[in-house]
Amino acid sequence: MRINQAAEASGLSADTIRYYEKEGIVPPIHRDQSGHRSFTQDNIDWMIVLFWLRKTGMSMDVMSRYAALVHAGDHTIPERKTILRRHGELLAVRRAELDQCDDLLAYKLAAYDSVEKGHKDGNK
Amino acid sequence: MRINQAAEASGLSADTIRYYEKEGIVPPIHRDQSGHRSFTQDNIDWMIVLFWLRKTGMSMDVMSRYAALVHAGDHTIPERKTILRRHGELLAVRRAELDQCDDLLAYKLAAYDSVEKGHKDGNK
DNA sequence: TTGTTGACTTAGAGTTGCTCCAACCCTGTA
DNA sequence: TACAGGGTTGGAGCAACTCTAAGTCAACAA
Repeated sequence: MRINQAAEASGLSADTIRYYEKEGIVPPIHRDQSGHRSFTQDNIDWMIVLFWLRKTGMSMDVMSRYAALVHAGDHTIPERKTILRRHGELLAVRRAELDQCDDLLAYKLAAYDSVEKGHKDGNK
Repeated sequence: MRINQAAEASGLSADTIRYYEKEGIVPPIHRDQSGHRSFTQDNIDWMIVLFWLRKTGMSMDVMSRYAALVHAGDHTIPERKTILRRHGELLAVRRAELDQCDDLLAYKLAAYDSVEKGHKDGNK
């Protein structure tokens, strides 16, 4: 599979895939006879994981660490689990932030409605 | 109120406040006789709004537009409402992403558990 | 065979949204 | 009077992309 299809399949952009490979977060991808990257299903599966971790706010640093652990073998599974569980906690924090912002939006929209209805005390 | 207290009160950092003022997202803040910024409660309230919008992924561009509309007066309320409602839709998308990632984490953690219990087919 | 299209390659510059730093200025207390 | 503890500015640095330029290669049309 070539880079544009891999991008399509993983959610990452082709540029981002090249960048991640350079950074070592994606392993070195096999090249075909003309020098083009050729992705395996395993490569795609890994990039899908990276896509979701990154999209939900895991830093490159932590992803690098996680990638190194995956590369190092099964004995690193306990630390990998710690990383994933910690990321789960981050997701909970993010969800709480979204809820807070929802409340704020509701409040502002209601205030705008009341200004539109002619009350003079809607906030900015 | 001086900049560090304003930072504390709004959630933004002092650096970010100065940056937002330079960008025009925060209005020019009144200075005291020694040249230090002196924030009003209105300034703080506005920065709290910016804090939550930015934290949940509104771009600087959209925040600038929103700030300009607020500055322009009540007749811009319909467009302001559109911006806020659109941001609400973004929050829903973000929430769905968090859910997806939660599912992925659960799947990976279960796979790691099964590798640890000696099954050889846990995924990477 | 030659020409063109289109997908790929690399190195490197540009972008967003901060974050940090150096060098400096006030003000209040010891 | 010294100095600690705020604040000021301009500008450099940073994370994580994103885009551009210049070039390569395979395939297909004329």
